Amino acid sequence: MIEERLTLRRGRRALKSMARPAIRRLPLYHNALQQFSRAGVKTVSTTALAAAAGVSAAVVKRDFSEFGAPGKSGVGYAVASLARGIEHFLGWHNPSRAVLVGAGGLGSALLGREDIRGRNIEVVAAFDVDPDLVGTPVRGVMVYDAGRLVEITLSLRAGVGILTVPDAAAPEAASLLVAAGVAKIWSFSAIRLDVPEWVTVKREMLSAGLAELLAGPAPTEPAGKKGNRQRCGA
Amino acid sequence: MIEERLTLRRGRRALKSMARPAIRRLPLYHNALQQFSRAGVKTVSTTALAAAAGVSAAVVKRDFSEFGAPGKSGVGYAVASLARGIEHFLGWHNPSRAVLVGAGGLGSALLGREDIRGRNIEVVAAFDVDPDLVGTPVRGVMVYDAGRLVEITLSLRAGVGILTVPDAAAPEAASLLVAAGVAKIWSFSAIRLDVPEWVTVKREMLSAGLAELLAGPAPTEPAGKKGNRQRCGA
DNA sequence: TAGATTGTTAATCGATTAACAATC
DNA sequence: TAGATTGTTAATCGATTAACAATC
Repeated sequence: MIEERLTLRRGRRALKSMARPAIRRLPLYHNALQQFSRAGVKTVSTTALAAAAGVSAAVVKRDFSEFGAPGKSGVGYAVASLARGIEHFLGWHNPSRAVLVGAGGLGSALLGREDIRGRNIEVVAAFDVDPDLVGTPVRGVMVYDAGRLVEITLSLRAGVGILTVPDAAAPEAASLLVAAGVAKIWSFSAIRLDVPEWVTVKREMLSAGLAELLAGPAPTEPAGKKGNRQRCGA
Repeated sequence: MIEERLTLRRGRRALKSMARPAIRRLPLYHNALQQFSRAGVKTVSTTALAAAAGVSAAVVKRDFSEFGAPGKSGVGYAVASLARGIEHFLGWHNPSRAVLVGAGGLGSALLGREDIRGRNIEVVAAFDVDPDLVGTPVRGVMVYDAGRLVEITLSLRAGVGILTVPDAAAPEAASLLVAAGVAKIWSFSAIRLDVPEWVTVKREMLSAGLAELLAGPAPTEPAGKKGNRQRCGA
């Protein structure tokens, strides 16, 4: 029991056992912590952080407990060190090497985003079939012909693939990534990719968010039960 | 009891009570159905559809039960009519008018995506602060100066806002949308937006997906318990 | 000390799974 | 009829909430 608790609080490895929803919230907390940091705040309570991040205070407590964040009773958490801890856990100090497959609009936009640049991943090469794109760097990343994907990805030892190709091209692109030994694929195609079990695919389903927003329960008529829903959608 | 069941199966309004996760899966099913349709398949079982969509068969059954999809025992579901039903439920035949706030890389990429073009929403105007973008259409949508957001959004009667501005500009942009009467905001900024309770915000947290992919449990060592996890991440 | 806040525990809620009787 | 598959029900699982004793 005590053993387990201790390992949980130590290295990155043991921490991997965090629940998925909790992991997804870490960037949110980090974001809020940076806001506090910019405002000169040194210490925050779960309540304050929860309000800033837009989640419930109970969830923050539970997540931090699981994370092993060192808080002081009656005081709260040290903003700077907690932010540092999250960065470490998420690997921002030691990003994974990644390749971008599909250097079109979405792919290039992703490379430019603050919450992706210089965080978990470092994009070391991009690939596309469009001859107009090949040979010209996109946001500082060289674009190669898709035919060279396996060769170049192997030589650069990239372990992550960002898949931003049209649906029709996704299965082929995924199998090339797999052939290049890529174990983690961040896919922006809604279609299911058939990959070996040592490969993890994270599907980012943009149309699901839109469906939820438009077909989900409207907050205009919350009179159904007691207590309003949270203001901001999760 | 019977009453409730009946209304559930009727108009779009009553169907709104579907669970969020189920709603998010509908585009997935639609996608798989189209693949079957293209292959000339007229009828599918929950098992086949589940495999194609990359979810469990039990979930498909449950979702369809809730959705009120008309299946035939021993046969399955009619591919074409089920796809039509999902389209209707998600409002693809009668899309909401939307404005795009932030006509940069991500905004323009979203407008170009197949799973957004001509589905739930119809983008009727775009806004940006960059003078280079203002005046030039992006993917067929005119870009106006951000200063005219409220005026133009009101006159076009748009009810949905797509927020693809940098984090720093997001709160201001959101309050302009609210001032223009926009009740549904699809935000690609991770920061919490403070909006009145009649406004729904759907935060699309891209960095959460990346965190999950990289810090989540690796599938390489599934020996922990019995039965492997699903191959493809949700 | 008194006040505030942590971190845990137990209770609730919701979603997924699995099994099966009803149906074509 | 026999085989396949639906649609529902009960069981399981996991995540969120709320309450509170321990701690600074």
